[in-house]
Amino acid sequence: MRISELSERSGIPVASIKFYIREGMLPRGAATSATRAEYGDEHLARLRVIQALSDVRALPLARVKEILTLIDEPDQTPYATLGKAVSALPPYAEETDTDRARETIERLGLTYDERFAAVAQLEAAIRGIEAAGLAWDAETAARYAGPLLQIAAAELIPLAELSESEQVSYAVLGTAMYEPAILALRRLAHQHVLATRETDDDM
Amino acid sequence: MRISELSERSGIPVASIKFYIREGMLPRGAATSATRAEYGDEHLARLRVIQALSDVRALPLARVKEILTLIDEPDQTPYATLGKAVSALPPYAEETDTDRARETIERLGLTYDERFAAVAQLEAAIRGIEAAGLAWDAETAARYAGPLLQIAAAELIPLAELSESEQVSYAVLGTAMYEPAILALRRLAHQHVLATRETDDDM
DNA sequence: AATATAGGATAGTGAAACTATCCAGGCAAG
DNA sequence: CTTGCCTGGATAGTTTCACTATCCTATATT
Repeated sequence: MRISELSERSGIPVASIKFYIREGMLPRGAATSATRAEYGDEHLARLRVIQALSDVRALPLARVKEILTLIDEPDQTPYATLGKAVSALPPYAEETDTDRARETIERLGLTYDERFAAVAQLEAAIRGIEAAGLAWDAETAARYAGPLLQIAAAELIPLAELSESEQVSYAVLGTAMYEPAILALRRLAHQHVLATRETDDDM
Repeated sequence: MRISELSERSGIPVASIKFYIREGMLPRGAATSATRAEYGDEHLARLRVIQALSDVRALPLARVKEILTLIDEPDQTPYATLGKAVSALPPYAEETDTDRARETIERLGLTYDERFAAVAQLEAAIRGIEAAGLAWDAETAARYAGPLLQIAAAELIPLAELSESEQVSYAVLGTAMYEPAILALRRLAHQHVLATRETDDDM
């Protein structure tokens, strides 16, 4: 297909598609002549991923590009690739001092690895919580850790059936894309609990 | 304290503080003369909340302002206030059609209320997941719902001891500020599970 | 009295993410 | 075969956001 059809099918303006190509986030179409190029389904799929990451996750394009690169050219190990993907996600923090996070992680019996971006992200999250006047103590952390470990373990099970390259792109995109759903479900769960409780009170 | 001290203590430039005041996110100091005003600890606390919401949560200032307004002037009920707070959080979506979300919510046995922003957010999240080529089915949803209901219920317990106005600001800020920690813990849990598994394999 | 700083208003800056214009070369219809 | 519209590619312009900087006047402070 030509660029105009790609634009129609994706709902993204031609000018923006050209912009993504310029930025190196979308490969050029296969040139069929000096002023013509052919685009395929892989371009459409890539465009949808860009939109999902950019619109739903609200990631800056520079981060979207990092994630895309990770899928195209994974790191040595899936573990390392996932680590890099995580660092493309908010909260963006380059703390040097991760004491609070370390304390939490060790108390929970999780693996502490200071190279992993999520450690600095947890540190930033804790500081934000406390800056807002909220509590972060062992009890609070434990409230979250159990259920989240359950989720994480359950998420990794279906991965086993995939090939290694599928695993990587699934893990990278999954880390990024399931998060909004998790947050939405937590918010809905709050509402559900409150609504249920209110009804009980009324009776 | 004067504005320069407020700036020093908060680490925010005077020009930015003036900007926040202009934008109506931070109240003016109490004027003591035509060119002098007095700021208090409440200004410092407010500044820290703004920073947490803006830096850690990466919310646009317009959204930060909405949340701040909600804390200052809560809605009729805590339930309604929380609903408005949720709509200030990403993913920002004004879907009209929330079929996929409704299906998920009902299948999970949660309360469906189309006025609640989290419904549209879940819809946007599901569409993003599928646009990225990932799966969202009953099984997937169920993986998340159980543990998240557990978290939500546990979070609401300590609220009972607070006064109503404290409850509101805690719920509003808590919804926003604990989310980064939850995401960081999920990412760490993934890493932990993978790391543990790898070690097992090595032996 | 001299100097520094505060408060307030207005204007300017820089990054991010597009969006528009331009141009030459093709392809396709008449 | 020529007319006209589309294409790829390059370059420039626009909009929004979140600050920064400059100015000015008044008033503390020394």
